[in-house]
Amino acid sequence: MTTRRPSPGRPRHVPSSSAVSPRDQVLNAAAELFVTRGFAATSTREIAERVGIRQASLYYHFAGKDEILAELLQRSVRPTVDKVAKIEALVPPQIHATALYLLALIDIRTLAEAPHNVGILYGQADVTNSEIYAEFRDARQELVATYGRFGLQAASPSVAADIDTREFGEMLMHSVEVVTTIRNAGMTLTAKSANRIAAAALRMCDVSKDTIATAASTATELLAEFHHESHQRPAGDHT
Amino acid sequence: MTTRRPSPGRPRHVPSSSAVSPRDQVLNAAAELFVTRGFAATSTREIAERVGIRQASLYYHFAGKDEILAELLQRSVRPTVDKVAKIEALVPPQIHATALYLLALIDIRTLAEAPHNVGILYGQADVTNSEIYAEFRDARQELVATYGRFGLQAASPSVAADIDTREFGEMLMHSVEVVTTIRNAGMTLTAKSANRIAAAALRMCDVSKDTIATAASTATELLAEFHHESHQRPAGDHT
DNA sequence: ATTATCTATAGATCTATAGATAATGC
DNA sequence: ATTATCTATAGATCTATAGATAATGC
Repeated sequence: MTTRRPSPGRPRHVPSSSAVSPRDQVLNAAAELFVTRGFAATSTREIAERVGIRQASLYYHFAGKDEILAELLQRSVRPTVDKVAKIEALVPPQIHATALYLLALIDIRTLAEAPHNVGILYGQADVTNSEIYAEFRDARQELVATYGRFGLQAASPSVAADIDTREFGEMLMHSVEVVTTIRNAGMTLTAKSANRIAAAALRMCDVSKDTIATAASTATELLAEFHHESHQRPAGDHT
Repeated sequence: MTTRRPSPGRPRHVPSSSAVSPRDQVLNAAAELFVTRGFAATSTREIAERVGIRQASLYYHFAGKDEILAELLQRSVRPTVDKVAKIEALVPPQIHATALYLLALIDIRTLAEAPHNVGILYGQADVTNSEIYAEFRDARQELVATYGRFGLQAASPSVAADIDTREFGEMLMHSVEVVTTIRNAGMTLTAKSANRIAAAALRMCDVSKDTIATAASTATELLAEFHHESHQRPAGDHT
């Protein structure tokens, strides 16, 4: 069934049975290992072994281990960041609660559906420091700012009066990232669960029960507009 | 001024200028390195260097790197877990909101005041798996259960009806652990900020504004009862 | 000619053990 | 005698580079 189309390059010592590009095979193998064992604890040899190539062959696709992680991180935030403008365009400007709910749902889904729970890598100390991940950190900061902005606008006056965008953004985004913990604990993440998390974020803003209900149903409708395609799409796939 | 009292054992190649036990010196140095560089990325040599002893001398105090991390993790949750019974004794049984607020404040303070932001190590993948950290994971699970229990009892009927203890516990505890992110981002954690985080946790339970205000002032009073002593106390210090 | 792999390996680690040694304590 | 260190090192990694090789594509 997996009759491989012949391809250029010296054959692998273990023939590939996968249709995805070698680069993505590496990314997938690395993601699983980084998530289960940790970045520093994963050797390039282990990654290569999973892919079915020799350790040195990795360096044809990536300049180093760092670069593999950098790309994985990018792929886990970029989709959500890219959708922020569309959210703002779709949601009527007064209804900030809906915007926040929708943002949360999209973020939750991206984190939940990513192969191998890449979200837990955010906390890895390695990531916080090295220059290589600056682009990822910038994207994440943008997301924090968006959460903060949406949250402050949706919040009741008494809540909004007391806190700045940055701190509130961190609080909201962090509370959404609980998906990662839940996934890691082996609990299944249902759609209901995703909605509970999003609703909890709105309650943090002191949004009323009724407004939350409205936001939930509107956001769920709008969610269909966000085809989940941009995520983990192999480079060069223009289908 | 730091005239060292003579002590048994061969002298260090760099004489210690610290009064704390060698074991705690190792723990402190390791904590800083684990937090800034990551566990796997930190070598025993680096730890020893900071302490001012040779790499091999670490093994007189700890059986291995793992054991150092295990103890650091323990020290970061044990204080809070140990206080749960006292919280339940001090807070009148009907006032669950206050109990949750107090739990959150204590947890936040423990995470905020620990030297070197050890909380970020919770997410490190290494920790999730290895058997050595089982004791830590158990303690943390107990804390999750407590958050869930306090939260469910404090929650409005409509919120409580919809979610189970475990998931709610993860959500509440995770939202409190934002301290870790805030600390890591270099933002200072003020007492006001701690209260904002605790209040947000109560809002997640749909607790009314008035009840939150009462819980906040009662919990702040009660907080004085919890001398922060058990944390990072050097072993054998019975002062 | 180009592409994607392979083999071989240098050089730099890193952890943990064995056994010596220099203090204090009795 | 006990304690807390030291020196030396075995053995096991691990990353990245150099250069060869086996396919396809033209």
